[in-house]
Amino acid sequence: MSNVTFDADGITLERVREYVWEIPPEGDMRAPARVFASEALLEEIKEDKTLEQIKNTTHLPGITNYAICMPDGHQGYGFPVGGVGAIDAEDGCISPGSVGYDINCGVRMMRTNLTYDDLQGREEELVDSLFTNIPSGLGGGGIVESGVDTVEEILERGVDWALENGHAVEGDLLHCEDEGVRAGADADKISQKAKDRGKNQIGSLGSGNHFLEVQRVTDVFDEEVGAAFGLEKDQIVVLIHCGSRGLGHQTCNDYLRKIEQQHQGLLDQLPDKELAAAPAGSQLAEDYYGAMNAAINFAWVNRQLIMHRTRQVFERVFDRPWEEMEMELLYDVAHNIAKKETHTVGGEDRELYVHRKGATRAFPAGHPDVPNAYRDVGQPVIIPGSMGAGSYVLRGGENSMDLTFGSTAHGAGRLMSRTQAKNEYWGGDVQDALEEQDRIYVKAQSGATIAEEAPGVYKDVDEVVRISDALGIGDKVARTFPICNIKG
DNA sequence: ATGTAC
Repeated sequence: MSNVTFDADGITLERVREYVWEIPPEGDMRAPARVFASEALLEEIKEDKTLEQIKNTTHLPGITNYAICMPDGHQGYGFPVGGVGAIDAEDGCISPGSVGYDINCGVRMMRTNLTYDDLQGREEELVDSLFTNIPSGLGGGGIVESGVDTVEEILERGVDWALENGHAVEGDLLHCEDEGVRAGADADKISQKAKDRGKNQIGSLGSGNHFLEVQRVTDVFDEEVGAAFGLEKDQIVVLIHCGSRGLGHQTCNDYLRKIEQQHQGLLDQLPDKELAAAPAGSQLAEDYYGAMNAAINFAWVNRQLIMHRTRQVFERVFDRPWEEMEMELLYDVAHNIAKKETHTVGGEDRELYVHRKGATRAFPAGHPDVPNAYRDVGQPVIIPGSMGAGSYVLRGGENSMDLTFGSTAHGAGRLMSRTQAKNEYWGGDVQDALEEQDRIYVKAQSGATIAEEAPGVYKDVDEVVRISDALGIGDKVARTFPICNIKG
C-alpha cells in the first residue's frame, strides 16, 4: 500500500491505488471501509457524515471484505446512500435500516424510435399530457386503485400481474431483473397498514427526487454495446425513477420497530441505531426478506404501470400506435435493495445478503443473471443525473465482481440537504432558467420540489461516471440530455 | 423517501 493519505477532518483514508481509498479497521470495526472516488469527489463526500456512516456499517456482523462507498456517496439514514454492504447470509445479518425506507427505489429506461426532430415544437404538449395522465406527488392516487387483494397479488406476482391485466407485454418482463418477479416474496409478511397505504398508489410517481423524463441520446461512447442496447444518437428515450411509495416506507418502519422489540442485543452492538439489523437465520430475518421481496415486486409494478401509461400518452400526442414507435423497455435497475447472491470470497463461494442502498447491480458480460438479450455485453446500468445535466447508460464492468460485489454508483448524489436547497433556490426561477437556457420543460406539483431538485444541488454526474468507468466496474455506453421532466 | 398524526 502506498503512503498517500487523504485527511477528512479526523478520518484518514489511505490510498490503495488510483480512485480506491481505505479506512483501516480501528476499535470495533469488523472490516475496513473502502471509498471509490477521485480526490475531487472525496472533497465533497467528506462534507457530511458519509465517511462516519461507512465506518459504522463495518460494525454489522458478517460484513465481508470491506464496506463500500461509491463515488456518488452521501449521508443517508444510518447507511450512506451510495453504499454497498455484503453480509454473510448464514452467520451475519440482514439490515432493513441499510436497505432504507424506499425499498426498490430504482430506474427504468424505455427506448423509442423517435428522434429529437420528431419532438421539437411538441415539448409543452407532451409535458402537459404526461403530467395530466401520470399520477404524482405525495399521498394517494394511482393508475390502478383497488383493494388489498389486488395489492397482495402484485406483491407476490410482480410484473406477471401487470401482464395478465393489460399493463405490460412479454418483452417488458424479459428486460427486467428477475424477469419482473422477485422470488421469495411473501405478502403475509407485509402489514395491513402497508397494504392499505399501497392500494391507491399503484402506478404513481411520488415526490422528492422521483421523476419521469423524456430525454434525447447525445452521445454513444461504445457503438457495439450501444447497438446491443438499441441506442443511437438523437434517439428519444424515457427515464422513470420511483419506488414502492407508502407501502415500502411502512414496511421499513414496521421492521425497524420489530428489531427494537426482538433484537435489542444486536442493536446495542451497533454504533448507530439506524443500522438496525436482524441476525441471519432468525425468524425476523426471514420475515423481513419475504416482505422486502414483496415490496420489490410492488415497486416493479409501479414503474411498469407508469411506463405503459407513458406509451398511451405518446400514442395520443404522436397519433400512432406505441408498437410503431418501438417503445420498448431497455432495462429496469433496482438501487435500494438487499439480495441473496453468491460471490467468490477468498477463493470460496459464499451466500451473501448484498445490501445496495443508492447503488446499482452491475454484473459483467457472461454472468448468468444478466438477461439473455444482454448476456454478451453485460447488464445495462442506468445512472440518472440531475434534471439539468442528463443521465448515463453504462454496462456492468469486468472488474465489478472483484472490487464491488458486482455493483456501481446510482446517480449524481446530493451535495446539499433539501432544506438547504430551498434556501438557495426558488422553484419558478429554476424552471424558467432550464426552459430558456436549455429548452428543458419541467412540470411539478410544487415549486418547492423543483428547488429541492435544482441541478445545483447535485454532484457532477460526469465525474461520478468517469470514476466508475476508470475502475472498470461500470463502463460508459451512452449519455442523454433532458427534454421534458415531470415530478411530484 | 414518506398518509404534515399515535
